[in-house]
Amino acid sequence: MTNREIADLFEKVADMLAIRGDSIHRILAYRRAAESIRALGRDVQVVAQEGGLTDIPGIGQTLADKIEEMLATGRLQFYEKLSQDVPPSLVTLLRVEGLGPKRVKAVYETLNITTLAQLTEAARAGDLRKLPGMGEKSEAKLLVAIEALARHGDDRTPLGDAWPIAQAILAELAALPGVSQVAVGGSLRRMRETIGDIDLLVAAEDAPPIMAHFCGMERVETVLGQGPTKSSVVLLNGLQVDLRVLPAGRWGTLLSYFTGSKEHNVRLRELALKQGLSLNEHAFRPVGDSPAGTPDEILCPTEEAVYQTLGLPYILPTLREDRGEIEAALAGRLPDVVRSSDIVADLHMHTTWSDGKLSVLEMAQAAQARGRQYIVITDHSASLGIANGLSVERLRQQAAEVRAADAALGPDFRVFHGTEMEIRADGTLDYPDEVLAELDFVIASLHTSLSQPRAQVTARALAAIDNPHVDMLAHPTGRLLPDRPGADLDMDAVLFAASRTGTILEINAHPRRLDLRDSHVRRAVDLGVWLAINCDAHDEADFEMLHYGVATAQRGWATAANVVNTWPLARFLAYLRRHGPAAGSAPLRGGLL
DNA sequence: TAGTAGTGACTAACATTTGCCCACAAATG
Repeated sequence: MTNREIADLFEKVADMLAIRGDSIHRILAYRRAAESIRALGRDVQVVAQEGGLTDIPGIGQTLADKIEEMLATGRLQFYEKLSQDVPPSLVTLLRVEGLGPKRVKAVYETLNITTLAQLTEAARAGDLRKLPGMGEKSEAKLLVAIEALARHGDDRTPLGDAWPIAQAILAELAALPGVSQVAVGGSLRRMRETIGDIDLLVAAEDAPPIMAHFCGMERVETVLGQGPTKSSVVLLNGLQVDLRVLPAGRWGTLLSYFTGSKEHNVRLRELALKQGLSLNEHAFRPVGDSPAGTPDEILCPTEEAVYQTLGLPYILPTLREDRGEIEAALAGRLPDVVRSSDIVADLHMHTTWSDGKLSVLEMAQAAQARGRQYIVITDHSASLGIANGLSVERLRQQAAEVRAADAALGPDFRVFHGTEMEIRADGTLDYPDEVLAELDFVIASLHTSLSQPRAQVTARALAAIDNPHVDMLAHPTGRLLPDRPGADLDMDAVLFAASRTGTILEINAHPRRLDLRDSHVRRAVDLGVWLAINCDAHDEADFEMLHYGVATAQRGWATAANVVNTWPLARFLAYLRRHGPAAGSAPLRGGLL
């Protein structure tokens, strides 16, 4: 079983335990384990073979045994036994807005409902209103929620889809009278690769008019709730948007609370309690008996003030996942993660020679206009026919055009000639070594036959990494958010190989890719693998996607020192010289410079 | 259930808002 399957099953068990009414700690243990495995960045199977399962945070002997069982048999007896108590189909009922574990338990035990269809039927028949704590209104609301679920599902939305929508709504709210600040919060501010809903924050003294405007926006389909500080709506496209409004003096605590993650917030509030303070979105407040003269609340107009009050350095939103950032902050070892302003080059882009929209010169000018100092033109290779990949002959013709563009733009901006070369289905590369030797920079990519078995597709990636001409592996897994999972690569093997050869692994900034993903970046950083954050631009506007890639790098705790396209030109050239065809005798570079 | 202290027991995740029914469940980070 894969990491994902194991995490999903633990999550399902947690839901079933919640419905059964088990101890909250037992439920949390399963949820924590699921989250831990999702964030692992390594193959659980490999970790199990090394005997390191209990080293994973939140995994003790009991859960380690269960993981071993799943890996060995593909099944989990505990789950099967639990299924006799709690039909697994009940878990799907939890997806209905307004149905939690208690109500699911109630409809199961009193009406023997186990499926969404039965629930709908019961609601239409007016059976639900008879349950304690339910009435006609709840029943009607559930029917609407079931319909909404059928229409839009509850899938997560790719970051790149949600971001522009959030910005548009924010701009609308920012223009309202009395609004002093606006911001996105939640997983969107933390730049997770997919988001569940959009969280927006507004600072204003008088909230009701803002709430009224928000709930009345043209793009709103349903208003889920509207209160004096908090409102929730569903947009016509099915996205849920939550808004919180508080006075500007409380902006820091509000921003901190609404940015999350929930787990990070809990940790902050625990720290506050240890100092005798309770922390909520409004302020810090002393708990219990406090000495005379203590103010009854401490306001934080900025997030920096929140962390300062807790005795912590500021923690960037992209790090707030309770994946060790609190401990690192307490120990003064928070990584100084890479920023967009550190990026001086882009090593991966396309032109009209293959499937890009602009000429070599136009792309170079677009990159220069955005502050890049050097770039590599990397069009597709021959076998990617659908993208008009370049034959050897056309590749050589292109070299002249690249040199001309390089000359035209003067000594302060450099244009290099490269390729994004196919790794063919049989593991061979699309250009022979003597052609690769003519290029300044060589990218290898998997675009086809991504569904090959793990061993086979991993062997292809490793073959590319081991070729001394190959400088970088682009978007390593080839995944496309939200649906195409990408190749089932043995990432540990890929990362070790890249570390050994000094081959760069790309963090592709396109919001459909974000590949390497954050958890693999974290592992790459641990192993000293070189990274590059590239836009894979096919057009001028694509250079604006950089911040998605930078955020992904941050989420993996990468610093500028890990990312080669933060390097000044001279260092990049030195890297190319040592990684060129004569690199067989060069010293190992991964993490050593 | 995990983690810790110590080999069986004990503790452990915060703090709010909203809506609907009439005290609580659900949802939010």
